[in-house]
Amino acid sequence: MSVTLKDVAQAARVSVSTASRALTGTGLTSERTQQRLMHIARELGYRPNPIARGLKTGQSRLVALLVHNLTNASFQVMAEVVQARLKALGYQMLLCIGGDDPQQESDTLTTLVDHRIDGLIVVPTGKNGAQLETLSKDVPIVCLVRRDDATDLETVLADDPQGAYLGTRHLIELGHKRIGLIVGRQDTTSGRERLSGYVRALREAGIARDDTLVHAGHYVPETGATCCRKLLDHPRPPSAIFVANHEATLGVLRVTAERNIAIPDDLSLLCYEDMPWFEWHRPAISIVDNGARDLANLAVDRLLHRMDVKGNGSDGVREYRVGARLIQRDSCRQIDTPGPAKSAKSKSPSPKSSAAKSAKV
Amino acid sequence: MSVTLKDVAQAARVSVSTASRALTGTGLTSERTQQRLMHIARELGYRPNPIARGLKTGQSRLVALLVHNLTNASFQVMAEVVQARLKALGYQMLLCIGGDDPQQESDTLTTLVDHRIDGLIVVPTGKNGAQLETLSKDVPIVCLVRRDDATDLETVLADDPQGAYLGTRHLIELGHKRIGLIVGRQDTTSGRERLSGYVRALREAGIARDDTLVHAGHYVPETGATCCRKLLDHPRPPSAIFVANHEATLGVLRVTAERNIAIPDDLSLLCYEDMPWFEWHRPAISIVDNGARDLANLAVDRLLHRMDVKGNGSDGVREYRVGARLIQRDSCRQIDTPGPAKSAKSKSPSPKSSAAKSAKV
DNA sequence: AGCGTTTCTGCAATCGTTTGCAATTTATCG
DNA sequence: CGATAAATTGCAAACGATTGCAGAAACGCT
Repeated sequence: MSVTLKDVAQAARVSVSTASRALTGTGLTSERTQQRLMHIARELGYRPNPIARGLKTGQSRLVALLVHNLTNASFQVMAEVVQARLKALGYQMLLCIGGDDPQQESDTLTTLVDHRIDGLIVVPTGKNGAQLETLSKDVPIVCLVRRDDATDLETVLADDPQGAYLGTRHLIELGHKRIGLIVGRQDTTSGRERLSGYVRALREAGIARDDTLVHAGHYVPETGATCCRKLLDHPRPPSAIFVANHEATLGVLRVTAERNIAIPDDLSLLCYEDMPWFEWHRPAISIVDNGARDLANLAVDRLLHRMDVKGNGSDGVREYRVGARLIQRDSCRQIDTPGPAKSAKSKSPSPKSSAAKSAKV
Repeated sequence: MSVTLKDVAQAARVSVSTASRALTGTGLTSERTQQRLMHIARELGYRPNPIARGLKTGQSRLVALLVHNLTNASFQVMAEVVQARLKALGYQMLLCIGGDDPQQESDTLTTLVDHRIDGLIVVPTGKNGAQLETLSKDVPIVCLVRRDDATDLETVLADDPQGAYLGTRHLIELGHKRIGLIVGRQDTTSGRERLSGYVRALREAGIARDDTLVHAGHYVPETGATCCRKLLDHPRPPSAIFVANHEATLGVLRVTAERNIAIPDDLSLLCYEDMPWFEWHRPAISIVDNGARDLANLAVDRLLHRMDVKGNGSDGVREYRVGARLIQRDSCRQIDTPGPAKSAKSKSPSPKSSAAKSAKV
């Protein structure tokens, strides 16, 4: 159907091997024939067949990204970043959706290696450590966002302790002393780490920790709603709530709206992870940005590095942390001074203005 | 490295060809040897190499989905649906992001055919008709959501005229006579079609069309904000706004919040396309659902059909329309009867309750 | 037993590349 | 100019599967 290397070789009256060498630029052909062949190849519209090449070289120029879903905004930007980076290097991204389900993850992993992918970036469920470990013998693997403790794979993580610390400290600096926390399940790393950052900030500020202000649960809107109600019904309710996940934020917003609680006047709200509409919400929602973009970029960097260094040479470093940063918008206010919220000054929440206000760790 | 067909054959003391035939189940081997080989293959952990197979058969078991981005909620669910369906059939999905940019689309398309994908579902930019047409000689292609007028490729479209009609009629039935419309650019099919549905509903109801209530623009939040302001500043402002795109919705929500306009009491709001948080917003936002899930499923169906029928046999049908449906939530109210909004009864907007209320076309 | 069928198996070619090795050409230098 | 080294080139064997063709085995039948 399409034009093959043989066609090119014939047209140029050389052997297939010469053609191959000329076009792949091994430097083993004379300048002249190389030029000539490249010209003819272009003329004929020759495009090498990656499958045939893959069979011989064992490479596919395919890199897979395995994430839990696409509804999570972080995963979206990660997917976009990874795709863009890889494409620029002549790789195609194979995007797989594992649904955070170990069985699916396992299945997908085997198909992927079957397809002889050249690299893999995976957000592990944590239940297939052994398999990942085995696969990493064949294929460079980088873990993203989550660590699989059963492996010692290179892992790119968000700095959750730092992010939660930053956020909590911000609220404390605004004068808040009773800060509610809605956080993920404590059997997940991120859940634990975000809690620890919160605790550290309180301790540093000399504020006694009150566990009745801390609620943990799944990252779903319902959790946010339930926990929010509990916090609001507390005998001494918090003046600020830190929602350590954007899904839960939905529930919190709904409950506060239902009860006519004005943000930030009656209650300050700070969230973790950005969503495109946070900026357009009224009030615009302040967040701790986990740096999805940076995470994805770093993961790609590390993967490319591993793919270069054949034999999967390691650098010793096994874990990378990407700094979180605070993006102040309009949902948190100074609590000492009654009056207009301190940080609610921006009229139009253009990306520019919020970027200017954001503080790098 | 991994175990090959040859290894299996050797272990079973048969030739590679017999092994191949037994394992692919061509029915050309005796029952006994087939069983024996399958057993040995399993024992050895043999997994066929898709690359080698692909070289011979010209197939890759790879199907590509080319969309504009992943921030659009419709594309997210489409990607998830397509991935799930294909995986069940032993295909891998290659997700590509074209950014609605003709150049990128063109590049991506060539790499994809290079990789000998078995099928392609594409949301076309509309600028690469010729190329698509050519490729469709080699690979089954189905267009999704957008039509490329330069081709006569099979296309799965949302029924935008019907959706806009449905939405507008709903508002009219609630007693609205002045209905603002914020719609997409009129050089896009969807922009034109949604406008036409709106117009038809008005005409059927005998309501005079007032073009000062209609604003067209790009599908971005800023457009929504600007158009919304114009509508509100109108000498005879509308009692309802139909926002024909979810991105623009963000802008509208912000402006109404800024001006303290209560929804639905002061203004009814109806949007096009769902977003996960619409249901959690206060008030929950009523929408016209374009049926992203159905669209994706149908596109997969059509693609599979084309992939089965070798030689790309066509059925004559070139265009499929997937019905839109109205999902009533809490953002539109009856306008004649002052008092509580008619359609704002559901306390907790669980998926169940809204599904129960939704009307299929 | 002999013969024709049918069923099963193996040989070998093939898909489009890459690559080790040997053969050929070209350049270099005394 | 001839010998030797260096630069090019071609031959042929891979990579791991599938498949047409022909030979072998098994079967039924007279």
